[in-house]
Amino acid sequence: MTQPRVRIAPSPTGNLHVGTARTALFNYIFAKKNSGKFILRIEDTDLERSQNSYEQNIYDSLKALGLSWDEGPGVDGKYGPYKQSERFDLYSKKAEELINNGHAYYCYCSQEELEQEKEIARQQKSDFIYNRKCLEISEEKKQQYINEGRKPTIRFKVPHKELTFNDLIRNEVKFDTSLTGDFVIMKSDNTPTYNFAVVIDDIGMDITHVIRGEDHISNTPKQILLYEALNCKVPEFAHVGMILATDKSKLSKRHGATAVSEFVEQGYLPEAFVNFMALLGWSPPDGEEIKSLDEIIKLFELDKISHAGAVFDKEKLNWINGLYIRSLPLEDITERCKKYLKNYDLSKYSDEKLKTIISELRERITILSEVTEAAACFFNDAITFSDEVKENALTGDHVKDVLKKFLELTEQLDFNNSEDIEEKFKEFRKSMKPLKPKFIMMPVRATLTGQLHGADLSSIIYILGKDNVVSRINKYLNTL
RNA sequence: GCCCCCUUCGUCUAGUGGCCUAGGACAUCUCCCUUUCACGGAGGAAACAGGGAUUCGAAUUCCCUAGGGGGUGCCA
Repeated sequence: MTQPRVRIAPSPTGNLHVGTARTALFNYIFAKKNSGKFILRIEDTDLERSQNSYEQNIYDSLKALGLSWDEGPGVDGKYGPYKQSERFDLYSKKAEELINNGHAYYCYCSQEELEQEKEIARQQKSDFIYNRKCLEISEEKKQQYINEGRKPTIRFKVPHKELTFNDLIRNEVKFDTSLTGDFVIMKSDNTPTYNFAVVIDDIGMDITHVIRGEDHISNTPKQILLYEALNCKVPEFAHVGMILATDKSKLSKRHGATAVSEFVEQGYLPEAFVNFMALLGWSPPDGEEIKSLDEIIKLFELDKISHAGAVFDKEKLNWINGLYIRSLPLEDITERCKKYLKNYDLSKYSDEKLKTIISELRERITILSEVTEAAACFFNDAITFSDEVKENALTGDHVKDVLKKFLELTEQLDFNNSEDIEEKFKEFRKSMKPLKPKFIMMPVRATLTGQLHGADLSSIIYILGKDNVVSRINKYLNTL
């Protein structure tokens, strides 16, 4: 294959959607795998709905995921500009060209007239197909419309025929183009419609493979017709299944987070997220699901992508994310956790101890933001006890005795040596026999952390240090 | 309505005519590890949408039906 050129073409009418992100991923992988180029194009022809903040979000999210583009906004190439709003001249020029060689024509029908015809079609339960009223309009009539101040659209004259294209994922797909009406390519405000702009840009940017969501299958024949009318080489098409919500419908806002940035914000690691997205519709031939982007690129085959839509399975995402949290270098994870520990006084602990804290907590969180709550007992000195904790850990005659003896033990511990703590604590438990371990550990844990569950107790003691441990125990004893 | 796409455990999927008594992963259940919660380890339950046809033989090929999704815009 000669250097393929692929693109992701989001429109900035919302934050980067996970579906778009996955399509971007597949395009990126395909480009890297075949030493091609991955291009980003912003489709902001809908000036009403496009927003700069969304555009920025698209850039940030793509970068966060590690999907950097070879050409696009901020990375100039010879095919720019890469924002459709900066390419408007081009579209009208091409549209004119189509008019001149008979492939397109001006349409003066008003929106109201069209709406009426659509209504009739609806009532007859048939498809609305534009009736070509303006195809052969008299000069007179035309002049009349112009005098009325009507602004025309430009419609593409759809050639009627059987059209077949070979989808790289689905193989042969057939359409009867007589069923599609002459669609608008230039709106009356002289901006291009989606179907026209994509084709002009994909041609202009030498796009060789169009890899996109299956919601675009029915646009494909229209686009192919345009390529043919323009006398340009039709690219290869590959339509990937969509990402679905748990109820199998299109994943949307009402299902919760849909933007990549929301997931990143919550503490999903970009590496894990990418890994997860790749698994939606694709599976590694060796069955080993946890893979870096580089490994995925090596094994990826476009025609192995599944045809069907895939439910966004958050449980699995959580599992993968937890796995990455536990397996990435501790320094790295510690650094990334800091964002979620902003409200705590981190200077309370040395860097080493902070790492120890994270090494304990990373075992039991699935997303980074959970570290805030999990770390609370190390930073908040005021420990409170819920009824549940009181009932399950701090009730019984043994409690006071255990805590007092534990206090004595703290005098013998080397608080700079976690192993020493672990060792002596073990002996302490033995010395308290026949009292069951549970009745020793739970009062200490509860007093120290206010929790029933959590990190390894001797680690907690080591992390807190002597002063904290002693004061917390005393504080509680004084309330008895 | 019409057009197009899709259909294997709850979920993501492997499977391209015999290797399938359908494999893996997540979730779930049981057990082990263990002072708790996790982590980790072992094991279990769980699916070829339905019906025809082709074939010695079908999850795999063809047809029909059903279900789901998408499109049917001067949105992208």
